[in-house]
Amino acid sequence: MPELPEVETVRRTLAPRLAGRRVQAVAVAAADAVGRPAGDPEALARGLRGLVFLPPGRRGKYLFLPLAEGAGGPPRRVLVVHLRMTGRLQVCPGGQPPEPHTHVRLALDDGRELRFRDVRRFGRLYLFRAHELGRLLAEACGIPAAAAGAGEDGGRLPADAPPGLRQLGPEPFAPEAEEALAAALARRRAPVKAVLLDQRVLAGVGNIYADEALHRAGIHPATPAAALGRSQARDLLAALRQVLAEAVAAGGTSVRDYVDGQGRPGAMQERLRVYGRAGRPCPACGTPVAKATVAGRGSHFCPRCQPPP
DNA sequence: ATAGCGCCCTGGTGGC
DNA sequence: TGCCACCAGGGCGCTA
Repeated sequence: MPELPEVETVRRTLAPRLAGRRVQAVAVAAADAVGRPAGDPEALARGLRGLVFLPPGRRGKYLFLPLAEGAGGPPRRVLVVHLRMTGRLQVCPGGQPPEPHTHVRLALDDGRELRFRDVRRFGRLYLFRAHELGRLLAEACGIPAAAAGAGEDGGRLPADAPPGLRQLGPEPFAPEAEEALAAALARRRAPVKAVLLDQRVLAGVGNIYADEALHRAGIHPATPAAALGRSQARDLLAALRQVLAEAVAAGGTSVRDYVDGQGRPGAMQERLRVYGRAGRPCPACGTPVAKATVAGRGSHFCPRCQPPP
């Protein structure tokens, strides 16, 4: 399940294969994979054809693929991709028949193809004009908003942009993440796990790393958010940053479908302490890992290291 | 505003 | 062996 570390790994592996490549043709096999403009796959083709990829960026679980008229030019369009559960974005050799569940193919000028595959069809591609993204493009790709043609106010997203994109909280590694998490925890009565999964609070955390961070911080996932003190909020963010950094270094977690931009699995699944390990011993104390539904999600925790509230 | 829940979608799995 | 109910879950829309 691509979360921040997996999307970041896809970004990194895609970067050298994509940057500088010109889009020669676009083939959409499943129209519903195109979230914007919705129901108009031909517009996606028209918007991308002939443009050259700039280095890709990331914001939360969204991958940003900016394109320009020519290499090094200002970004004109941005292909924003959310992989959801089972989406894959890979650069493949061209001339081969597409694998099953290949929904979109971009033919590149080096003979290869950027392919979007998604067994469960939750993932989406969104095409924007660069200026429509404003501040987000700057945050994701390090491109100054001015170069993207954004207005002074950073620009407001178009009405047909995915709602989640307009409300993204700070990146967990951003300095403002500490205040954002502490404030959200203090304000909300929902289980702490629900707050961690809320992309408006912090961007990029999903089920795996929420469970792992809570375990490392010794906090039970069902603990009411507001019951945590300021120092526990700091501990939780420190644990989250630690596990995310470890996961990025390991190339992400491959429990089911996830592979990077070259089709290679990650190695973080070998280092997980609780996620997917129900019934097996907690690496810290040996107590069998428990599993329960919290915030509507399967949640893994150690009953001893993470005492219930 | 917030919390909770059902829905989407398909393949893998576990039970019988 | 075969069948099928069930599970995985991010985001979103709906309800209370």
